[in-house]
Amino acid sequence: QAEPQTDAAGRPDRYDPQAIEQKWFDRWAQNPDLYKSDPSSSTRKKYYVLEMLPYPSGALHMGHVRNYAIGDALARYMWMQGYNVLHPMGWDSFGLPAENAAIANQTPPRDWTLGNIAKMKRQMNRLGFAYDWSKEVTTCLPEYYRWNQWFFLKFYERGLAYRKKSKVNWCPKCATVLANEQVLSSGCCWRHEDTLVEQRELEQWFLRITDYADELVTDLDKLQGWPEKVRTMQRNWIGRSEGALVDFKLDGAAGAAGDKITVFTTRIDTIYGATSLQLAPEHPIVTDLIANNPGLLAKVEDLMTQQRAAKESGDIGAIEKNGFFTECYAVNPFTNEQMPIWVANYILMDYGTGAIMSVPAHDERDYEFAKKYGLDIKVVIYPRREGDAADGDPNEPILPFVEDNSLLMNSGDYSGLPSGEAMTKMAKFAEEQGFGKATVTFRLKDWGISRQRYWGTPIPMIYCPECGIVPVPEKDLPVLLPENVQITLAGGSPLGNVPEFVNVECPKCGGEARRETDTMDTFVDSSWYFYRYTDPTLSDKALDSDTVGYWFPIDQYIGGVEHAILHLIYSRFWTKFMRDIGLVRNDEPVERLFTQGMVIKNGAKMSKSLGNVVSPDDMVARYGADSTRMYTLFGGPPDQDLDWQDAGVEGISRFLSRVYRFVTRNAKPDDPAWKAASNAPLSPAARKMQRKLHQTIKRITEDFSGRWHFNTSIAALMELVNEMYAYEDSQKAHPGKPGLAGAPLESVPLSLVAGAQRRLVLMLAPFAPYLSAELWEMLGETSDLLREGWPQYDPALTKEDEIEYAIQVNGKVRSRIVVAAEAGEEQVRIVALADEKVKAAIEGKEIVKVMVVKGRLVNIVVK
RNA sequence: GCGAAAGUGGCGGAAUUGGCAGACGCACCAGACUUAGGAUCUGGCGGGUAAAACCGUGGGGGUUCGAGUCCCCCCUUUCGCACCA
Repeated sequence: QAEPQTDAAGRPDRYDPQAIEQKWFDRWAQNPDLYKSDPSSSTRKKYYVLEMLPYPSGALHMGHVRNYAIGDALARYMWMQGYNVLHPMGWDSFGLPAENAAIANQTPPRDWTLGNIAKMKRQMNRLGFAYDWSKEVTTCLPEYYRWNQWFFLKFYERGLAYRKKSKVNWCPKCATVLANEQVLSSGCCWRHEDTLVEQRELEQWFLRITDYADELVTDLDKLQGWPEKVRTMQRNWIGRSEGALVDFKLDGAAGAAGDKITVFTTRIDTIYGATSLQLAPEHPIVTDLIANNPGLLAKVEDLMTQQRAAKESGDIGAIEKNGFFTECYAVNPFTNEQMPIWVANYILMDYGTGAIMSVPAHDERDYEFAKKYGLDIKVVIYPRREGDAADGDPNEPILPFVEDNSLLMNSGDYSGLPSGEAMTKMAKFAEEQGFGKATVTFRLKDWGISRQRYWGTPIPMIYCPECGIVPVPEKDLPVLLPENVQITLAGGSPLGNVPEFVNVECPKCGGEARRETDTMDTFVDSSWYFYRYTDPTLSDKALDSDTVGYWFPIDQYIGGVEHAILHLIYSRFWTKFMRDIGLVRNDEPVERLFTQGMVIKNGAKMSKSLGNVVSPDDMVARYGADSTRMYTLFGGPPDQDLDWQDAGVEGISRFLSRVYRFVTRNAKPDDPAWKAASNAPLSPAARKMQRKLHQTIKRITEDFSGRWHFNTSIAALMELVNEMYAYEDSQKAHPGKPGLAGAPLESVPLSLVAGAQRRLVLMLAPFAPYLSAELWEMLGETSDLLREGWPQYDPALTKEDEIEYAIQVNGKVRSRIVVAAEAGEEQVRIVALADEKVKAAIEGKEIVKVMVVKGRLVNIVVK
């Protein structure tokens, strides 16, 4: 490549992103407060824009770049709109990869993690993201995680943290607990591919998120700024289901085994149609029921295995229904009929009560099961035809008939009632008689937060042989994570092997006690980090309520849809808890949520194994940060997946070159005409450019106001620049026959060009911060670009000269014509007419009325 | 199986409300400037035709003067959920 030439003013005539970006990178590095938000005492309107914080794996990937490019563009735009913007960044820095790296490289997790953070922070700065680094939060540091511990104590105080036995994945060869992602799809250990992972029961800590299940569902309706998709996913996940609990007394010999089986049903109205009970294989009463029948034990085991296999393959919906009769009976409290008790593989222990009443006539699954095993089928609901009398002859239903709001038959006193009414009355009756009640069940389970890991927040609890479970007193926080811990695969939690950590004085009695050696799930860290951003330096409290009150709720949260369920439900739960202990005043943390699409290549997710990873560093080195981040916005709408194409980045780079060249050539801030107002009449080309300018401002402003289709924003900028080139070309002696680099503008009002360039650079600022800073300076501006106001447009100048009209003949719109008219002009001239028949119909006729429709269309009425 | 979103040139994608389909970019072609071009500028670029006509937004119907857009049926893809009682 030839050396860049310089123009008359000594400026390089070629866009050199590396030189420009280095210059501004160095300059910005001088000022750490560049993007600092004003304090919460500010009288300006606040805007809190947040991107999901990364796990410091060691390097940013393109998905990060896209996520942060979206947030950064928005933050910069809101700055220019005059808002007091909070735009922070931090590190979700506890977690398993640090331990794996520690084992692989013999580096302590802390060193590895902090080293990665330094690397990634450098990358972010190189990409020019405008973060307020004075608000940085690093979750693996005691200044942060001590508040995780403090929150845990608050949960414990209120009975919302409790211990119970729960299953974990256990590899017998590693002799340790495995995370779900360490279990292969074959059900084997990731390190020992021949070793089946076992399920072991361990005592674990849980947070009672189910106490908030109802509110978490109801408040979804408030989240109008969230994608409907995410709200639906959360609704499904929480799985609220209204129904009733009904006790069935055990009958005869089985009565000795216990006294009743409680079932959960959403269709208590069908209880007269129940013909058997079905139990989950894991239901505790099963062993009692078959105590006299040891041969059945193997069958139970069998059903359990089938169910587990189906669950693991993720295909439980397709499991072949199997079961067996326990030879015991229970009594239907409504009919007093004897009901055989079965065990079936399609009944789940962890939903409802693990027992159901089987109503084959009115449930597809029960129907299928009953058909297979020849169980009784009793119809109690008949569809009512349109026009049937309430007590008229109902129709024989096609089974299974699962609809409600139908006529209830063969149901004792309830016969003739519609389902809804029967449900209420039956539940009420059951409650009066003491064998049942209306209830609400959730699919959501309590949040198990214990992890048998080293690199996490120590759970601040102590086990004393005398006093039992004793919380660490608040004054003793933080419980520091010990350093120099040998991380191996053997044994349970690594902290258990650190005597200085484990052995502790009981805070109550002073006797010898043991610390909890489990650490917290990292979802705890990410459930409230965005509150800490408002003031991460506080050392005596987790957060300041007034500061939080100013900034919250988060105006815009941006991240991957993969966090739509867990992270966002935990965060909402945490917020509600914080509200209940008087820490914050908002019910929900996030006002608006945006889920961006993935960055893929050749139709597949970027991954090392596929070898289709595009490294942001490479792209920055080749094209510069501006082009790299701008392409992530230009390649497609941000909410859809982006198919990465290197040539696309090149296109953006070319566009920025065009901008650079135009501004370089035509910036003459020292020329008196530069800032002089001009009333010279505009040439058609100048008019066109001016119109395009105002249209572009309008379009981008509208894109920023919620649609966020930055791909079209950037396309609009390109159109504007193309128009500026066309304008420049029109000024030449021989238009269309340019020289090498186009001639500078001579014979036009310079101020028009100056204004257009100025606004172009302002609009470029959210997308390409480096280049816009460089050009801003070139235009002779000394102000801070971010504090400049966003450009305004003149609506009158956004209208096209060509306006479409439609023709109305005899009161009916018949066709569309295009007429040329200046905006506001009263006379119209027909330019083109699509339909020859219509043309003939109106030709020569007098136009009676011209009518504007939808601002664009005009109906013309002829005589 | 249920639910949601989507299907437009060689490619990524425009068309916010029913109104010129294919903006913008990539790739490609031609020209200009060039010692040179992987730089730059100008023009072309859905199919079809000499040029028109004509045909074109997954397929089939419909509403409308007019449909990528609205309605009905079907196909395909992606995502989410799933014997949830």
